[in-house]
This record gives sequence, C-alpha cells and structure tokens, in this order.
Amino acid sequence: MALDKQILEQELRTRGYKLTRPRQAVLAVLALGEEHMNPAEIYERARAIYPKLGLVTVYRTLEVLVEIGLIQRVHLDEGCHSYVRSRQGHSHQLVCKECGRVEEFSDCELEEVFKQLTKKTGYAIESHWLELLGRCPTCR
Amino acid sequence: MALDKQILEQELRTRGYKLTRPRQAVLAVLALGEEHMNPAEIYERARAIYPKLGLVTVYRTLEVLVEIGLIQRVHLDEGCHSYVRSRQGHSHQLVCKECGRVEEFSDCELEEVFKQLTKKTGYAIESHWLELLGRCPTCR
DNA sequence: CTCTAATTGAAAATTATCTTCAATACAGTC
DNA sequence: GACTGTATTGAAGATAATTTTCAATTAGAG
Ligand SMILES: [Mn+2]
Ligand SMILES: [Mn+2]
Ligand SMILES: [Zn+2]
Ligand SMILES: [Zn+2]
Repeated sequence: MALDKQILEQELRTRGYKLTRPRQAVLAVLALGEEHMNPAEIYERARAIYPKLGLVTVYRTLEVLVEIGLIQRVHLDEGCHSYVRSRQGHSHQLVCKECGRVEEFSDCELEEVFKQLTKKTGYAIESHWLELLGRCPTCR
Repeated sequence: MALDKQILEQELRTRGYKLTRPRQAVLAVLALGEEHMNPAEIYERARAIYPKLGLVTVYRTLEVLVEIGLIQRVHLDEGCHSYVRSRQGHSHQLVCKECGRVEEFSDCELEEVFKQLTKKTGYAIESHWLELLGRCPTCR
C-alpha cells in the first residue's frame, strides 16, 4: 500500500505535524501493515529505510498516530503492546494468533448490549473495545 | 466476600497447588475485589496481611490464577495491566474509568457477528475479548 | 515427625517505556 | 535559494514493569 503511506502523511501534515524523515520511515512500515507490530519490530523495519532512526521516535510517532486515530493498539497476552494501521474510524480487530495478521471490522452491533447493561448496572458506557483472536485462512 | 476467598483456596487446592501463606494473602485481597488492581497494588494490600510477602510471588500467583480462569486481566490505556476476580467462566468487564470498579457480565451476544466474520474473512475465531469503559453510578 | 518437592523472596537481569537536553531539520518567509 | 524560529530528533540515562536465578523455607503426604 504505497498509497496508504501518502494518506497517513497527508493526515499528519494537515494537523500541523512536520513530515520528517524519521516519521516517514515509521509511516511507511505501518502502511504496509496487515500485521500488528510492536515498537521494537517497527523500529527494526523502519531502520531499513532510515538507519539513523531512534527507537524513541518510534514511540513518539506511535503516540501521535494513536491520538489521531490512524493506528490502533493491539493487546496481547504476552509481551508488549502492538500497533496496527486502522483505516476506518472506530473499529475492532480480528487477530491471527499464528502470524499476527489483522483483519479490521467495524460492525460490532453492541448497541443493544450497552443499553441493557446501562439499565442493569447504572454505568454510563463511554467507550468499548473488542478484539477477536483466531487463525487466518493461510495459517489454518 | 470472605466466602469467595475460600472458593479460591479450594480451587487451588483441588488443582494440586500448595496453599501457602503468601498465596493466601494474595487471594484474600483479590477476593475483596470489586476493583481492578495492578500487581503493585495487590502487593501493597497483601503485605498488610502477610508482611514478608515478595512482589515476585504476587506475579507468580496472578499467573496461576489467570491460567485457571479465576481472575482476568484488565487492559488499560496507560500503566501496567490490572487484574480482577472473575466469578463466571468466560466473561467481560465494564470498568469504571474513575474509580476502577469492575462489573462483570457474560451475555455478550456476539455469536452472530462471529458467524458473519468467519464467512467474510475465512478466519477461525477461537476466542474474543470485550471490555467496556465508562463511569459507575457513584462516580457520575 | 520426617521427608521431599513445590514454593518463596532477595537480588540481579531483562524488557518496556519515558525524560532530558543539546543538536538538527522542517516549513515557512524573504 | 538562503534565513530563521520552532518542532523534532536521538543518545544517554532514568524509571517502570516483569522475569530469572538460586539458596532457604515450608506445605502436606506418608
Ligand atoms: Mn493490554
Ligand atoms: Mn463473550
Ligand atoms: Zn495467520
Ligand atoms: Zn466509579
């Protein structure tokens, strides 16, 4: 997805962030992403593009991108958090346990569940967060 | 919930784990739990019961309890992971952003969503994982 | 009460993430 | 294209979170 990199870049520029070489390298890696990657993995791949890159910059860039909603954090049972490109606004992930490939989807149909829970518990539900784990067609 | 502590203890004993004083202290803290707590918080509270307790033992005990399914990990945006007593088998959490109180629920009605996704993506969905964030009645 | 394997905790090692700060590079402006 | 002020960078070191190691201790079976 060479195009997606440009979308990411444009989005950053629009919001007044400078489009630096280190950031471009990180964006390029994320734009490829059908898989979730943790900061160290992103760092390694991005250094192939821009060798002077520092790991700190990866963390900082990820933070900005999550903030803006261009990528999403993926929670796993072991190790650190991963990140994946998120094309739609609010969405969820279907993560392959084997190879890490991520399929995004946004129709989660939880409205009804929320309504009932709010009635039953008195909680005001502000956000939610759904992740499915499985095996992709290739890994089966 | 003094009773719940006994349930936890029984469950561990049944599975052949020794019921040591350090473990009992951790269980006692978790059995109270309407709130999620991270390892450091659990450690602090459990030391009030058994001062010689080591933080390592908290980590090890949590690992066992998650494995068995007696507690569940709670993922948060910042800081480390938290844990909460989980009474029903497979279930989900409604977490109060303000005070950390957790309401457990298990009727999540996602079967239909799964079926459609499996058809559409070819993934075999093996497990899932839903967390709602909001504000509890008290904190509103 | 004895014995042994499971468990513990102190310490040190790793891993994950954040802060600091001087040097640098982007994105205008001329 | 050179000039400039500000955002951004990366090295280094600090902190936070978690795991490993290992000798000492203890639960619980017999
Ligand atoms: Mn998490
Ligand atoms: Mn469910
Ligand atoms: Zn796969
Ligand atoms: Zn609350």
